[in-house]
Amino acid sequence: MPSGLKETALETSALSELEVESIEMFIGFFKLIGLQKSIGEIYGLLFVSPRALSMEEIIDRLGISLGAASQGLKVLRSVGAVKAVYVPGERRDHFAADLELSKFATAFIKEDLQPRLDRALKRIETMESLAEEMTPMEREAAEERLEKLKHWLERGEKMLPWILKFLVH
Amino acid sequence: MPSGLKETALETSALSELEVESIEMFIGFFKLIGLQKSIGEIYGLLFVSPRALSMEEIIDRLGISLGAASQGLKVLRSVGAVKAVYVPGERRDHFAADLELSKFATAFIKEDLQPRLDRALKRIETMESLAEEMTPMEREAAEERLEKLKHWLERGEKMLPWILKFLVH
DNA sequence: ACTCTATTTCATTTTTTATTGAAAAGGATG
DNA sequence: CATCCTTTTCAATAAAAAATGAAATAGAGT
Repeated sequence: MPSGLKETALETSALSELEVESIEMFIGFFKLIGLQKSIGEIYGLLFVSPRALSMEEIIDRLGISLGAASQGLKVLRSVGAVKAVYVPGERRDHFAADLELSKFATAFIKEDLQPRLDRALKRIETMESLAEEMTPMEREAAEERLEKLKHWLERGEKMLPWILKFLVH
Repeated sequence: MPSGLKETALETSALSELEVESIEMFIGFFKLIGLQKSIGEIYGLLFVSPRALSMEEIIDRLGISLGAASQGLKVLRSVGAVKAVYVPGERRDHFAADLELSKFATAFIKEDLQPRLDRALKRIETMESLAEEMTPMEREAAEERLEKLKHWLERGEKMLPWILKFLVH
């Protein structure tokens, strides 16, 4: 069998040790920021791949479904972790890992953390006004707590831009 | 639904608006660091409670199961977010939220993030040695990537202690 | 030590989340 | 514009995670 260009058969070529290590590592990182296993697998594979891979190759090597591959790549592109690469003479899209790893963290901070802190701070205002209708004793206790929480959230908000800068260089 | 099938000591009193706000907020925060809804509920309730609550009260007010309450409180105590409080004349344990909110974040960083970064850095060493067996071209590509990742992880490792200090004050 | 009540544990059930794959849509090529 | 190959979508299914509650355990009070 010539190791030729068009190989449509589902010949699942085993993953190398290097690939397995990379995949396992990225599955872990991605889970941490709430992304599923299949997304970690795709990125892990692309990260150590010396060339861009087509979706079919990704499906074949990882043994994941068409849907998972398509959706996973969509997410990865949306956060800038993977880019589509033009390969001359190839009809299919090919995908390569973007090595600017800080992008995930940046996307996570901007899209998850920052908005969550904003919402929490709004919520605290609501809670402060709700606390006004309590008995003086309860009210004081509630206000002390809300104050502490607010202080802490504000501290977090101040920190995020700093972290972003640090990550980007 | 038949009413009054079961008569227990405490009636299910509805949650106040303040309590609902607090609970929703903490459910969100806790999910973020990988803790389940029931844990967020418990902490959210205790956070705005002017006095320590018994496990039965927590179960009753939140409508969660015995098991969830027991396990949730265990986790919350283990990360220092909740403490058992002695209430004179009461046989049951009573629980109060620890207001040092930085504790969660600290626990999360020390128990999840830090070890994860350490493991990843070890893994990269493994990967670097695996890369040595590749063809020169592939090897160079892999090494470039591993170098970048390593650099990024080291940057993260340097940052964590700083964040910890910032959180604690 | 015995009885009760409180708490923990854990096998089962429920709920939530991720994956699959067939069908639909998109798009290049002749 | 018809065909063929690729990619996306999404309802169904599978897998994973969380909650339940009965039984086991712990422990206080008598």
